Amino acid sequence: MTDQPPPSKSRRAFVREAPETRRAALIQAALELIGEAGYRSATTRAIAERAGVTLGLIRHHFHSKEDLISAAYDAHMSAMSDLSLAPAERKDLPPDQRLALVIEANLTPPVMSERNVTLWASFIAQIPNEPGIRTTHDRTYLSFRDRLEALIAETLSAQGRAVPADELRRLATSCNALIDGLWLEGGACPTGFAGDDLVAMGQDRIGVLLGVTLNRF
Amino acid sequence: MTDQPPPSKSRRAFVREAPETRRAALIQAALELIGEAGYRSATTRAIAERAGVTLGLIRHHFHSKEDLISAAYDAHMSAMSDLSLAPAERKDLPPDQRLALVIEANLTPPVMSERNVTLWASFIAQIPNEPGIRTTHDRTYLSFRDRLEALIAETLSAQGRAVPADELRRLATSCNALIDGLWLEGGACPTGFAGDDLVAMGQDRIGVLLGVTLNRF
DNA sequence: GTTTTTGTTATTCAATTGTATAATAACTTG
DNA sequence: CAAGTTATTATACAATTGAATAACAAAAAC
Repeated sequence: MTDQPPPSKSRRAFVREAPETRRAALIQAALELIGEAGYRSATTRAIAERAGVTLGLIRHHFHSKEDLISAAYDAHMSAMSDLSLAPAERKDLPPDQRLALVIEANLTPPVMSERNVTLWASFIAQIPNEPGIRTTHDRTYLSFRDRLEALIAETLSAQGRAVPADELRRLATSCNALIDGLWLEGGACPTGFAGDDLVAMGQDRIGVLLGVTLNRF
Repeated sequence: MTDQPPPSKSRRAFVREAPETRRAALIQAALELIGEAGYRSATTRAIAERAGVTLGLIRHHFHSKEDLISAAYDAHMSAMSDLSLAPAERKDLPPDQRLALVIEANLTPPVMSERNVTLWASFIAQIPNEPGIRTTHDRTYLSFRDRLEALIAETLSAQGRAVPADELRRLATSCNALIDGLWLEGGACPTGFAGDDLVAMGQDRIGVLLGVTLNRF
C-alpha cells in the first residue's frame, strides 16, 4: 500500500509544511511531553520525534529551545484561559450562572488534571531561568483575574449590590486564589476527591465569599 | 594565618563529619540552589560545591541524586509546615487568634517567598519522574490539612458551634485552598501586593468562610 | 603506637544534551 | 520545464551530566 519509493540514498521522506503548522506541532509535542513526564523528558530530540520531524527543525522554526518553551507556555495558558472562561461569554445566561459555570470549568477536566498541574509547575519552576516565562505568567494571571473580577462585578450588580473598586479587587483576588487552590489540590491528588466534590466546594465557598448562591443550577 | 600545610601531594584538606551533618549540608545546598535558580541548576557538582565538598560525597551519603532530592523535598516541606503551624501550638492564646497567626505565618516571609514557590513548583514538577516525591506530597498535604482542620474545629467549638465531620472536612479543604492560592499569588507576584494586604485578605476571607472574625488582633 | 574503619578526594566513563553546519529535496516561481 | 527558495534531514561537536572506581587520609578502635 504505502511503500516508500526508495529515494536516491535512503533519506527520510518528508512533506513541507507551513511554518505555523510546524511551530504548532512542535509546541504541542513539547506540551505533551512535559505534561506526561515532566520538563526533563522534553529534550529537543524527544520533542522532534513526537512531532514527527527531526531535531534540526526546532532551531529552524525557533530561535532556541528556550524560545520554543516560552511559546509553548504562552499557548498552553491561553488555551486554558479560553477553556475555563468560555462560559463567561454566554450572554444568554445570567451572570451568577455564568460564574458557577466558570468555576465548574476550572475544577473539572480538561482544565483540572494531573497533566496540567505538572505542566503548570514545570513552567513556574523555570521562572528563575527564563525571563520570558515570568512575563507570560504575570500577563495571563492578571488577565484571568481581571475577567473574573468583571464577572463578579456583573453578578453583584445584577443583585443590586455595588462594592468599591478596591474591595472588588480583593474579592476577585480571593476567589481566584480559592479556585487556584482547589484546582491544585484536585490535580495533585486526583484520587482524593469524589466526583464533583471540588466543584460543589468551589461554587459553595465562592458563593459565601460573595454573599450569593451559586450552586444547584 | 591560615596557611595550608601542603599535604604530601596537594590533596585537598578536609574534616570528617558525622553522616547526619553531611547529609543535612547537602540537603540544604540542594534547596538553596533549586530555590535560587531552579531545578536545572542543582547538578551534583553544584550541590557538592555549595556544600563545600566534592562530587563523590553525594553518592556516599545518598543512594543517588534522586534520593537526595527526595530527602530535600521532605526536609523542606517539614520545615515549612513547622514554621507555618507553630502558632497553632500556643496554648496560651484562644483558637481564633491562633488561626489568625497561622494564616499570617503562611502569607508572610519566610514561608511566603519567591524562593519557596520556585522550590515547591520544582518538586511538584518532578512527581511524574520520582514516585517518592508524590508520596511525600500526599503525606505533607494531608498532614497540614488535618492540623488546619483541628484548629478550625477548635475555633468553632470555642464559639459554641458544632459542624458535622464531612462539613468540617470541606471547610478545612477550602480554607487550605484559599491559603495555598494566596501564598502562590504572593510568591509568584512579589510586587503585586502591598505589605500585609494578603494577610488581611486571608484572615478576612477565611473568617467569612467560617463565620468568625479573625483579623484585627 | 599500630591497625582498622570509612569518610573524602580525585579521576574516569558512558550517555545525553542543545546547538551548529552542510547536504538534500520539496515546493514555488517564472 | 528550468531555476531558485527554503523547509527538512543528516551528521558532527563541544559541553555537561550522573554515576562508578580507585586512591587517600582522618578519626576511631585496639
